[in-house]
Amino acid sequence: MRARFVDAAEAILREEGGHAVSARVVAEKAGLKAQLLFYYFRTMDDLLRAVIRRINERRLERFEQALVSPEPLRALWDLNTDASSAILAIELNALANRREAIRAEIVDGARQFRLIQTEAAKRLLPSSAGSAAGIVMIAASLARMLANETALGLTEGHADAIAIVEQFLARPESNTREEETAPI
Amino acid sequence: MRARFVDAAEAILREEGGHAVSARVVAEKAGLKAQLLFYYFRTMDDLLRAVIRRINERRLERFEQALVSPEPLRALWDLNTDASSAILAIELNALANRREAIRAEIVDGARQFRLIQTEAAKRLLPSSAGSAAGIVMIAASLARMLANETALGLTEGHADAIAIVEQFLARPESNTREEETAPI
DNA sequence: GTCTATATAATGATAGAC
DNA sequence: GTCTATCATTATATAGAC
Repeated sequence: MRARFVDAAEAILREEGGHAVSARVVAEKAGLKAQLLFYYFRTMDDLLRAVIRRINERRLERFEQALVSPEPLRALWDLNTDASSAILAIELNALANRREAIRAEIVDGARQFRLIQTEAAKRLLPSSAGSAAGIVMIAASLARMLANETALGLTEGHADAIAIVEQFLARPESNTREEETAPI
Repeated sequence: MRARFVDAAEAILREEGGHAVSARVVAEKAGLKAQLLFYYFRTMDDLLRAVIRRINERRLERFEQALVSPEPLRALWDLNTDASSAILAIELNALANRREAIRAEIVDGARQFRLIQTEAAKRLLPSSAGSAAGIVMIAASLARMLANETALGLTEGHADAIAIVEQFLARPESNTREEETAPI
């Protein structure tokens, strides 16, 4: 039952945005009564915290999968530009901006993801290791903006920005497997 | 009177975010009655459209000023990273995501700003003219993310990302005045 | 655990007097 | 133009029966 509410809330967060995640809407999506929601989760903030925890867990799983793919750097770019992931990241950010009670949960998750992506970038791009954190930030911010603007129908400049990323990904170093650059 | 409501609404949008821009809160900030707001603006969407138009106008003015400064490229970066501007850009984006009625106003303004920034980048960076739109997107997206995360207390990677931008701005070409590179 | 009913606050908006 | 009064809707919850 808890899971059904969390599923519904996450779906609405992805499809409609954080502002649409209300008790009645979530309950309707779950096919349950809104009052039941308050039985399983004392407050809406509790529900949102549960949603955020699950989103963060799944993001880490997908990150680990990307790391062991044939082209890890491209896989990480694809993970960040995936429309649903990027829009979810934006919604979480907006949620953190306006709801103090769940801010820590979101910010801590984002910080953790930033740090492990940076560690991975250092290993995958040894010659740019000193700029790894900056490269991760540039890629993450660009990915989110591309997804958000595309959803709004604004695509001016997108092809150009993607071309720069593709150029970066096509470099020899970017296509080196991790075990070749950082053997055990 | 109209201007007082617009002033108040913009201030709340900057300070509290788009979700806080309600009729009662705006009216209180303006020192007027909420019902008067509906006399001057038929709906809240009308008020928001007026706010957006003024924000877009002022953004264009500040852009023109940046162009004639001694270091136009740095001035443009400063304009985009200014905390209030960057957070306002994020709030407008979030607003466009959830309010169909004002989406066009926001998206059209963003598109216009993207295009003129790209034109300026082409002139200021003739050797990278082909990537100007991409460079503008990267700078704009990074600037917004830096401002938003700083507001949330998340600063991991920021110094690193800023170092990459500073390196770019320190290149000889980046410091060439426009009249030297593109004489009349 | 799940139901009906209800409390309380905020929202966008309107009616009609002055 | 500005006021008081009001409405309909939605929000997060809570009380208490079954």
